[in-house]
Amino acid sequence: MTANAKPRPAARSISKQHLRLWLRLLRAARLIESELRERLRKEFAITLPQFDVMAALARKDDGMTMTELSRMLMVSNGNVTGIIDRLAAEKLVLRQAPATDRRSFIVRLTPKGAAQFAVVAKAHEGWVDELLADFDATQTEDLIQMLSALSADRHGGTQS
Amino acid sequence: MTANAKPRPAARSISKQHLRLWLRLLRAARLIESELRERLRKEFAITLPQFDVMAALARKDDGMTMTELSRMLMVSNGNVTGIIDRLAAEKLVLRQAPATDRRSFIVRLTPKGAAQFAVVAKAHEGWVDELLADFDATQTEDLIQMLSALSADRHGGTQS
DNA sequence: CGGAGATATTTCAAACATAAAATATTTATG
DNA sequence: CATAAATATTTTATGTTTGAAATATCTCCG
Repeated sequence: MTANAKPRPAARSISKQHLRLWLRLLRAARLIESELRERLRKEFAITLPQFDVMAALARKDDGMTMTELSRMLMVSNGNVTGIIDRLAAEKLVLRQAPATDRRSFIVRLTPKGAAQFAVVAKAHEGWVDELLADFDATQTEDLIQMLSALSADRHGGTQS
Repeated sequence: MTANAKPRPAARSISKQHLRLWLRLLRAARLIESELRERLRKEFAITLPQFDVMAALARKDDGMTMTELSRMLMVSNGNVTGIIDRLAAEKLVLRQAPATDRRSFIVRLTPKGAAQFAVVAKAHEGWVDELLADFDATQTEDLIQMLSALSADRHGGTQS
């Protein structure tokens, strides 16, 4: 130990900074999420999880299995069951039994579901554009790049 | 309309870019949140919302009312009731009736709660530091700055 | 073929979350 | 003082959400 063995601010600081960043990130995400949730409910009488599922299905014409959905949306397996149940009750999605694997279902949007999603998605995109209006193209691209680094390298990780 | 009236890519692009940014942001937040949730549960048998409440209370020696808590954590009023109920059942927080206003409660950490939080918070900070290790001090500061812009200007907004 | 382990989904209990209604208390106004 | 409006919290109903256990099916190895 030297005379100036005072704990170096830099060493402590990065961890505190990371903590602040996490709190900002969480706050930003919650802010946007709750705003979107409220608008979806008021304007289209649909819940955010239901919208998320429909958005995932809209990108895949061949449909997705329950497990694929749960992984893409990062929600638990059991959770997807209930959301699909409710969407299916409204005839917005349907479950198809693939011939090859009787354990799984292929979930698809119905024509009604696809049509409804197209309308909602358009409004949704507008809302997001409005909520993120502070960011110009450059900033947006920068943020996307930085955040990608985060979501990327976790794939071989500690996920359960 | 001119001859080259092709829809300008730039105009469409910014809205799509914003959408991509939002999806990245949400994905990053969910990734970190679920990782922290799992570790809190496994290592300390505490839920993330309970930790969030304790973290808020730990910053305020004078305690907070239910409404202050619900606003700070951006969760509904009724939600806080249940979380506090469970924390109080474990003697981690207590409700005090202020003399001045019998409608409200002051919620505080108990000594037991404060002691337990100190331990958990230390681990929590380490986890966040680890999960955000990809970001150096400069990047972290940049991200904080950019995300602050977002959370800031929404205060007079459409919040319910 | 037969069974062990892996995979896909559902079911279950507990906790979280929201929005709206109900209750209790305070404050403002006449 | 009386009462209407505002504020703080809880209650209620509904809908996620998770993690674990249960069920069904598939795959692989002997």
